[in-house]
Amino acid sequence: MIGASTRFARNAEIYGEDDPAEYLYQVISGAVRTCRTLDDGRRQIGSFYLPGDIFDVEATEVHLASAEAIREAHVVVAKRSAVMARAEYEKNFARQLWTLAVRELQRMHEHSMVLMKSAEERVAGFLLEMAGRNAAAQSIELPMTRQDIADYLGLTIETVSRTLSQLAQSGTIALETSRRIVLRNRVALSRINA
Amino acid sequence: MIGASTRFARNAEIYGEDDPAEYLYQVISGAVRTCRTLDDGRRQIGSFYLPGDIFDVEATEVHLASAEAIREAHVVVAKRSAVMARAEYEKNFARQLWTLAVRELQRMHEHSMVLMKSAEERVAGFLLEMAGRNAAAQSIELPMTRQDIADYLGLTIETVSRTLSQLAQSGTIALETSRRIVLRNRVALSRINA
DNA sequence: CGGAAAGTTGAGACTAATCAAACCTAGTGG
DNA sequence: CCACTAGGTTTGATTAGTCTCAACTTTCCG
Repeated sequence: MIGASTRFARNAEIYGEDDPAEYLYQVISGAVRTCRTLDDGRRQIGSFYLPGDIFDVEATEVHLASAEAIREAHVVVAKRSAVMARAEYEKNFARQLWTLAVRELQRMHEHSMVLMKSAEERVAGFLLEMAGRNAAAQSIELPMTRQDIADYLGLTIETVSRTLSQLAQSGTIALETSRRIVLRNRVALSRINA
Repeated sequence: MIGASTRFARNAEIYGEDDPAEYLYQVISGAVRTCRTLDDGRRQIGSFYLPGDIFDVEATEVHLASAEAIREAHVVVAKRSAVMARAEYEKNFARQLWTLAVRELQRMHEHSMVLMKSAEERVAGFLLEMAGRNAAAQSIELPMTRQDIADYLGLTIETVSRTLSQLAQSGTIALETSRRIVLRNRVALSRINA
């Protein structure tokens, strides 16, 4: 990706809702969330982006959600116009962009299924999704707070915390620290996930 | 749109999940829903399409959800390849397609907000969304069953029915018949919608 | 060491789900 | 024309699951 790496402080806004979408982004370090907030403070997190992830590929002319650094993050930025110009004559590049957009759509679709899931199913699904980032590792490092997870899953922090405790209790996972989780039994998690 | 009008019986499948996406569709009469179903029977409806609506514009190579006729429906079908070919040289046509895809993305985004909403907010939002189809009319005709609405909003039919009854009770809406609803107070509905 | 932010745990309240029954409405056939 | 049926809808009583409120613990950092 072209462009210099920009540093964003924890909770800094990378772009805002309704802002024009002029760039593509790639996370170098740290983590990013996209979200929309209601007047009364309720927040819906749309997705999380970890190092390596390219985001805002599927952007419309104006952003439908804002993006924020979950913690200090370095992000590479590329001008949309430049990227599109390159895609114009380099077919393979265009195809890669398309693949990223499709993956994002799939993720959104999958995420929309949480509506009909119980708290336990939502949390199990979340852990599997995060583990899917680097499938080999048996433990995952969560860069986001319980509040972020809760707002992603449509639960409260207490319910997220309790559900994780229960999963640990049953031996399905282990909480090394609150942010580092070992998946002891992925089959069980998948079964819970429905 | 090019292509002949096809008739689909109530509950007939227009395309299935994982099927290759070869066509674009436009509803002529009747109504269509897209959905995904889990093994245990739980169903998530992604969207509803009414007469005039063009759907499957945002499709990926393989369908992420199936589409079914809510009731007898006539649908015009156009080959994707033909549509794309035309978009290739007719810039205005391409722009229209893009607009449709963007609208669909916006709708999905808006729909993802139900996660953090109460039953009342979900139902109010649903009514406003349906009313938005033809903004002028003060009453709306719902082609879908309560079960469809419930599966769209992540509620049960009982909760949907009860919530509608409460809204009628408070004078915000009137239930002419179970399928025909008069919006007596859109401002109140918007306020509820948050 | 002290303070703030994040996370966990518990008790009780409340919302929506579940289970069950009754009610419509449209269509069918005697 | 009316009884009968089936699918859809409404309503009631009870239960289950998640939220709320509150206290406490842990972790992180200056």
